[in-house]
Amino acid sequence: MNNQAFDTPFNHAGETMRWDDLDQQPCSLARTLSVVGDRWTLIVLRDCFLGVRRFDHFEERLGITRHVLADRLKKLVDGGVLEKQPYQDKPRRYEYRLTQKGKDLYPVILSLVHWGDRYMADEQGPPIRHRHRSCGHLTRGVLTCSECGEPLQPRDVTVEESEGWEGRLLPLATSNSGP
Amino acid sequence: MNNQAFDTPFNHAGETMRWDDLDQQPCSLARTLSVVGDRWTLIVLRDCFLGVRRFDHFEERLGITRHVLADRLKKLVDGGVLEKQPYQDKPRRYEYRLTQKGKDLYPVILSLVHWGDRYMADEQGPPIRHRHRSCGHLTRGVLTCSECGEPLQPRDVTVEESEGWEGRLLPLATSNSGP
DNA sequence: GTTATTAAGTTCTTTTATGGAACCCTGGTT
DNA sequence: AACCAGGGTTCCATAAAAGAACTTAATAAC
Repeated sequence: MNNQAFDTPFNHAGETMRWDDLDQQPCSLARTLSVVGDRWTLIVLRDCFLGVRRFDHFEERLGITRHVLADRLKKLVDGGVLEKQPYQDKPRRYEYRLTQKGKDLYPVILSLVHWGDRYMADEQGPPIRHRHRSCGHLTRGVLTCSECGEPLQPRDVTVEESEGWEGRLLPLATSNSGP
Repeated sequence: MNNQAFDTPFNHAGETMRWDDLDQQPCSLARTLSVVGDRWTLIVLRDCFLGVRRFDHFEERLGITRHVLADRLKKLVDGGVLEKQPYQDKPRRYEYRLTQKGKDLYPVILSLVHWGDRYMADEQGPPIRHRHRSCGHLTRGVLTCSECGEPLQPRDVTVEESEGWEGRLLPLATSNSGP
């Protein structure tokens, strides 16, 4: 078969990809996942958006091992998503706060939550509801086009390779169509 | 300190959480992650949205081991996100296609991609651009309120516990505020 | 002035998941 | 008969996570 588009698009030489290489991939999704694509990381971020800031609060709420929590917080700080700020001296203690870069992950978190509300809720319904302060209604997030404001459906969006990547990122047969 | 809200909100008895329990958590985000929260799963889904459907195409594009790929595809099928459909007999072969449940993950994928476009791109800029067919413009997704249509900012959204969960899901001090 | 407590980690050992390679099965091609 | 294509499964070595105990620095309680 024609193997052109599947030759070496993302991996370097037919080798399997290492997680450390993820931020080198020519794909924004892979690069994002190199920062937040870990199982625990998004749950830690959920609590950040709920206002949790301290090591022991994360630990108690999440049921995460201290070992892994320390590691994930460090990676989020290294990735610029959280920042450590001292909240007392003697002894010096730090809390973790979302940076702007971190706050900009809000659409990701909210999209995940709303998908879960829709598909994973039990008889009791979703455990948490969101209210939009400015309009006063219970709300869910709708992903809309930045240009025309209409909701974005996968079928309405075509993908194009930027200069320098022509013919190397997208599968051949269905290059321009959604699922 | 007052430990009331941090007592046993998500974990059952102070134990750390197992990944198998994730879909039992009273949190839509955790439940969503029980289906798509794996490192590889979202990358597999990215390719699904680009039109990739077959085992060997996933393998070649992703640089994933066959072992793990088979496992992830099976979990996505079990989770109702993908479905296996025969595309030939003699020998019988199957391809993997997004279900509606899977297609509804589009906002998640697109949000992740746009965050990466913004924060993880190198000098070359984002490798892939999205064009909105109906309006013709290059687009990015904007998360807006389902009720009033305004963009949703974390600070504008308050969270409320549904009936039955009062006082058990949210941290105390900052129950109603964003980050 | 020992002993305990709080907050934030680190270190250790055991279990689980992943990476890497080889092998299996069905049917068609050379 | 040997080889290829497509879609897996089995096996073993290594990497990551769970689980528990130990560390540090300061404050509070007996």
